[in-house]
Amino acid sequence: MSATRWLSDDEQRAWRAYLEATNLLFDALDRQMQQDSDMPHAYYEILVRLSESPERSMRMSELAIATRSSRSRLSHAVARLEERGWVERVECPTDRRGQVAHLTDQGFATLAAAAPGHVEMVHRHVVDPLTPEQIKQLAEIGEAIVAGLETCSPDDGE
Amino acid sequence: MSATRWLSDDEQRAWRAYLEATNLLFDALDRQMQQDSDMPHAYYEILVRLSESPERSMRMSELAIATRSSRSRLSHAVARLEERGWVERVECPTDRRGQVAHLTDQGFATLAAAAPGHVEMVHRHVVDPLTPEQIKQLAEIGEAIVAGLETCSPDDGE
DNA sequence: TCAATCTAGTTGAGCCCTCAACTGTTTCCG
DNA sequence: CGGAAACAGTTGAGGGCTCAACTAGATTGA
Repeated sequence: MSATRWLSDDEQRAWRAYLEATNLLFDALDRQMQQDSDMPHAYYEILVRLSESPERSMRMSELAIATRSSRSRLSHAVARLEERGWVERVECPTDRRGQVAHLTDQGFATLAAAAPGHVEMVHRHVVDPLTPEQIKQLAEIGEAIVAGLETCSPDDGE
Repeated sequence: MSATRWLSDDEQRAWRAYLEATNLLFDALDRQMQQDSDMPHAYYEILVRLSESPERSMRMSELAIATRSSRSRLSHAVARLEERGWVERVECPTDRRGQVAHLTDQGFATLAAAAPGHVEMVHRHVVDPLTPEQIKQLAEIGEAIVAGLETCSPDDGE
């Protein structure tokens, strides 16, 4: 138990600006994706990952790690995506416990239709307001924060 | 309808790093706050705003604007906070439609107890991994993004 | 004055997420 | 081999959020 390290004015300012920007931005992204493509932004990310994977398929646990989501969250999400016919679960041939999530053609088409609107949002609300210099800085800042967090994820059973 | 402006490699890298950092960070903050103080991070923000306001009170709509949340969200949130005895609703003397949210002593005590753990998280996962230079950059980036978004909020009836 | 309109805030259904508990499978190792 | 532990994934309850619909008070203007 040690004395609390409070934030300096600069740190406070940065943290609040970051928090505010992120809340506004993520809300806007979610709203856009929900309206235009009837899914939350997190589901879009799942489809993106699958689309970039060989065979458009991934083991559930790999996919959970790739999307930084808990197994439980992913399981619920894939169930929803399967209902819509965008993803299907396939039994894993090498491990009978395992499931492989596979992006269907319909899912791919949905993703392709959703992408332009989403990218446009990112462009308008992130790329455009920032200078190329700031884009670079943002990448480095993000990576530094990820590196500092990497060791403490959630994931149901940990 | 014009051609999609896709993201360059640098822009892609920045966006993904930011997204990943933010998802991890916000999950971690929420988890910490939930475990240590039995509330989501968003509720903590509400208590903070109230604590900084004169009389520890704010009209519901001001509070909604200050916390960047929809009226509906705030209404649900304050209902929860009231159940716990941390906030109370008071009728507004000048407008009979209005409600004033007031942070109770118990709410203030809860906030005071929650603050050190929260600040420590922010320190460890945001301030520590970044250089003072990057803290400054983050503030400017956040502010630029907020400025670009300011004009398009949600808020139930808009 | 009084109806139309706007504003403040609430409500409930439905969706997503978390947490903890659970099933079934594989691995480890004595 | 065979039991314990680890692993893969699912499930359901409970809570927070969004959206649309709603109540009720304030404002506006003919």
